[in-house]
Amino acid sequence: MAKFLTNREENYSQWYNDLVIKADLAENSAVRGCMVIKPYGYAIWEKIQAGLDKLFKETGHVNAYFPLFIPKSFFSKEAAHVEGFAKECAVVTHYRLKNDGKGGVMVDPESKLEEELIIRPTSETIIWNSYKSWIHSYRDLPILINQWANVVRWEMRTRLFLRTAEFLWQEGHTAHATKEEAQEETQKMINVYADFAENSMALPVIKGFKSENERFAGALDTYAIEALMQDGKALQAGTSHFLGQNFAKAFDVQFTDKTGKLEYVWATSWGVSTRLIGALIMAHSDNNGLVLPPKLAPIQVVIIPIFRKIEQLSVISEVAAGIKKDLESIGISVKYDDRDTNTPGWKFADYELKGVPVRIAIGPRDIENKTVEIARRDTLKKEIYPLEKVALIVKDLLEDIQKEIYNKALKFRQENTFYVDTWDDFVKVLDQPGGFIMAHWDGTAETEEKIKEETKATIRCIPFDSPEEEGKCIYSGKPSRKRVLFARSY
RNA sequence: CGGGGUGUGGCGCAGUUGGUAGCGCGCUACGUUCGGGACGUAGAGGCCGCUGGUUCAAGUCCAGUCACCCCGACCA
Repeated sequence: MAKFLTNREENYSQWYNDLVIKADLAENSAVRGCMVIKPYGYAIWEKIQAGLDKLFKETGHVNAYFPLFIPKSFFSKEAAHVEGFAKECAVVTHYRLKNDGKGGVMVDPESKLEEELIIRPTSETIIWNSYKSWIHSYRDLPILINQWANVVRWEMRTRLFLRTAEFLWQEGHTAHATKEEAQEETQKMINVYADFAENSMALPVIKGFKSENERFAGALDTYAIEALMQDGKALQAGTSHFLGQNFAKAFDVQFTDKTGKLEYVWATSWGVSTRLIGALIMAHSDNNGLVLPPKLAPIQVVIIPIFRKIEQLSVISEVAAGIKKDLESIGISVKYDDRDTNTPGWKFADYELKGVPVRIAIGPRDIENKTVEIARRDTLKKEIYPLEKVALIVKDLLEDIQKEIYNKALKFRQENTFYVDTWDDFVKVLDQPGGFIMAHWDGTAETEEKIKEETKATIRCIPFDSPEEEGKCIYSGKPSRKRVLFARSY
């Protein structure tokens, strides 16, 4: 575990402040748990957005936008859904302030809303309220909509990136004519998330079903991708829900099928959030700072000139400009940092902190020899290459870094996944190395609950690819057919 | 909401039995530097979280209050 993720060393705090700061309105407890994402951190989010959005479009989805406020009455239509979110909602009750006569302002009691508005914790209700008027015939289906938005969940305890009171996310909400089609969509989207996590974020994930206890409020089935962080805890990185006809029934969304029969619509929803930035940080960082997979790095290559005199700089700049142009022409993002306000050593450290995958240093020596020094962030190794080969080398290097970061994370997960058959081992492994535990479970919610009470470990998912295997429940000793994934989680 | 901890320049912290605030980093200026977070000199920057009390005197003692952090309940 990178030390700067677990304590407040100088570097940690500088790096952290560079990426994100907490809202510093110390007087106002209402912004507790919210975050300010500074430009570099937000650039990472933009890369995530772009990558996902492309995949959504490729799978036939379109973007739309629905209101931030949800009338209270909408929210109470689906019983399990209310139950799940009731305890964490921010509510708007008034719409105006007035002078309090003491130089301050107060809420104008005259402005009380007839019906309170809930700030969306998720948008199923307001979206299905719209779908009601959009869907009448099988010809109106399917509806495959995604929304990029912010949501608010008034959590009791927050943790930057992993659980903030307000967070940015995307939520897909689809409507289908048949159960099979909706189930297929649910599966399709968890696959999209897994692809993105593994191929773009270099984050190996385990796909699986959520147990009943962990299911989304209002869903018949929840699929999730689970990733292992460097501190041995699990992180739920994305979910896809099969909602059945629950929301269609709650909002009375019926359509006439091909045979003229009236049917309720089948639904799915799925989402990932700014938590993915947290996942990236917690999964790949080392003691020198962030390590970003090239596909998500806002800056993929930084060029740093080493010079004493202005004349030297101008020669270097010419070479750097050529490299930059070459790299950009093959789609690589490059920053040339020719500031004379910081030393090269300072810049090296700074870009390492920011996780920039490849660094090119050019000094007078290189100019003389027609070479450059190329360093990679993941291993911190550096080598001298001839100038004319730079574009080729860098292109390969970025691909290799992407692969190696993934391999490293995968190796870490493999080394920290334990197949356990006794309760003693289960408890020991949880405490000692932590990590993922594959163990048998009798399938009951009571057992899951008891395991959670005694160890704080929960069933992260029932992996899709967990093989059939005779066994006995780790806790109750009752028969079991499959191992499930246990871990302590965020 | 329960348990623990912390509030002192931008950041990280020290501050003894109460005597009127300091260190490192950062910041500004100038000079020398520049192939792994350079160095020197000179500066700027503080309602010691807030309120009240004790005292000749409070960063320090007392009471209250607010905020933040960690652990639990809740959760993407």
